[in-house]
Amino acid sequence: MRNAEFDRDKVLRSAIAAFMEKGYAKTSMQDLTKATGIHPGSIYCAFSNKRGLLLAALELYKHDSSAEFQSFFAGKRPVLVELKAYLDNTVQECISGEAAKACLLTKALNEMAQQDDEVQKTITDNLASWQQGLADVFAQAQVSGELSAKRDSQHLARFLAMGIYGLRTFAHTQPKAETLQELADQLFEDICA
Amino acid sequence: MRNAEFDRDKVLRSAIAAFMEKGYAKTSMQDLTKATGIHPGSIYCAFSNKRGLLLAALELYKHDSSAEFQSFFAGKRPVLVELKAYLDNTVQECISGEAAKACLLTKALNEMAQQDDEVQKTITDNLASWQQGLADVFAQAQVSGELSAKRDSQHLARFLAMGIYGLRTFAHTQPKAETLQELADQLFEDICA
DNA sequence: GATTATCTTGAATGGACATTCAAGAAAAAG
DNA sequence: CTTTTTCTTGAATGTCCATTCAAGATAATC
Repeated sequence: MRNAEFDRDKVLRSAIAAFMEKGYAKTSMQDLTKATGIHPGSIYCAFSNKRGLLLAALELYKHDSSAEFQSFFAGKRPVLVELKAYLDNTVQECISGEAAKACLLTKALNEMAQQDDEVQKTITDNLASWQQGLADVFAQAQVSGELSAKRDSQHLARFLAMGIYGLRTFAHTQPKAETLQELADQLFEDICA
Repeated sequence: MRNAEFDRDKVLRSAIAAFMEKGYAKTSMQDLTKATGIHPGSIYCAFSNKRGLLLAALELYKHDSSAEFQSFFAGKRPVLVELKAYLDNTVQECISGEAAKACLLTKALNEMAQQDDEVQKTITDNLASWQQGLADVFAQAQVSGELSAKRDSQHLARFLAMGIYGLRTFAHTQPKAETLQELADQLFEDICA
């Protein structure tokens, strides 16, 4: 018997980084072997195939980004202040690093749309629950009186989700910190004012 | 001697459709042969290679979408009315057809970012001139008094560009006409009010 | 330390792909 | 109608890729 094995989450996070840099199709198993440090056989043993690795990576990504989301909206400050910090962080993500201008979800969604139903469903489900998280934030802000209740919280969440998707794509065209921050600020203002 | 040849633009438009449906990497030469109706040899003769075909396709796409843009802003109606019609048309693009929820530019940009400098530059140049077109529209609206001059026309154009990018990605997650139209209307309102 | 069960390795496999090219087809010129 | 020139064809080529698997390595158990 034997129980030692590679660290599954570590491998998956390396895979996520590789997929985000090159996209799914262009990331070869050789790239993945290099990135994760484990060999083809082990990958196939653990995840069935390349697609299985992507699905597992999406699962972990969901977990990680959900935890990150929670940490931003821990309720220690006024909700709108937390939201502003969340947006500022998104801007930083767009600037820093050469790779991660899109999150894995939006990047993979753009690539796989109308190609692989299961992958697409996994991604859209993740994005839907993220959007619902935003809606909850707005609802909370409306209850606490920080935010006018004139606009529906679901509506606000959709608009912000759209804005963040757009910000990520925009970052590919003009990755200038000042410009992106200005856009994020405008978005915040349009939603909260 | 001989002069008969395939219709270059027709071939390129078929290639555009194929690239938009599957993405660049996943569109094989076999797919392109089927889509365009011409054989590998002819493609290589005319465009050097698959990448050359993409570059030529981007060139034609620029021409076509620029012409479409001009037709929307012909100056026959108040600028803001024309802008509204343009946005409504974008919403329709997002709904209709299974393929074209992203334009070729944003789709290819998401796929090729940090991969191929020349392709990326071609795309970002195209998008920059589109954005400048939007800025001109806003400037015009401000001169005619239709639009408040409080916000810089360049700033407004950046914000609208971001919104349209976001709308296209959002359409992948929830391709519902009503929702998309609502988002587009909100975008229009935030910019023009 | 020997045995057993499991995990890891990486070369081997078969298929799919972009690209090439020689043979064939078609138009113009004589 | 024949020749010449150019274009088109699609099978052949070599490369790269995802996937497999048998041999080797490693840990637990006796």
